[in-house]
Amino acid sequence: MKSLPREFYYSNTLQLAKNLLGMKIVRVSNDKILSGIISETEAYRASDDPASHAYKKMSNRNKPMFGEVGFAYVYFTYGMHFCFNVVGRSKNYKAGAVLIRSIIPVDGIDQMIKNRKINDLKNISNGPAKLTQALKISKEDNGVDLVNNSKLFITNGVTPEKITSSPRIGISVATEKKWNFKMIC
DNA sequence: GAGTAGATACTCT
DNA sequence: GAGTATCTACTCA
Repeated sequence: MKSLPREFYYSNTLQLAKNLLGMKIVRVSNDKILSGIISETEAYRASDDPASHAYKKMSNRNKPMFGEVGFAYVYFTYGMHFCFNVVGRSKNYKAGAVLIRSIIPVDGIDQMIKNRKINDLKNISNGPAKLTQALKISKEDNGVDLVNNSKLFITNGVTPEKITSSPRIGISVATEKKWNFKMIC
């Protein structure tokens, strides 16, 4: 199992959001492997995207979005939830990241059920905050490199049969941009 | 199955 | 001090 090369993330953020569909997130926790296929993503860009954290200027929080591609951007929201993003953009952009909204559990499902403290397999990782819980991703993982990393990385998974796009969820601006991508397999 | 309220703590103004 | 890229549990049907 090999993590995707850095070049993979040097891509238009919208294209990257689609390319990430079907890829596999691998998390190693306590010598146990947790993994899942990415089934839903959202693209967030820089000054051309009012819904993005990087729309205004760099701050301590959104710093990873401006940094090297292939790094993780984990942020905290609603007082109790983390969301997991992958930094990626073409070279002429200042910032950009892809929010992972949903994964399909593959390995370590037992462990994920323990992490989530629920028994319903369908609800184990079908939301941004759910998958971070299931994979034990927290602010500790903010700014880590996903390319040179044996504990948290992304690798090849399946090829999506079909990709659909729709407006992003839970935002109040730039809703005309259909930058939410779902995989149908 | 669909819709609503409440919890919660971090970040920026 | 206000807003937040959400989830769960509860209600009603």
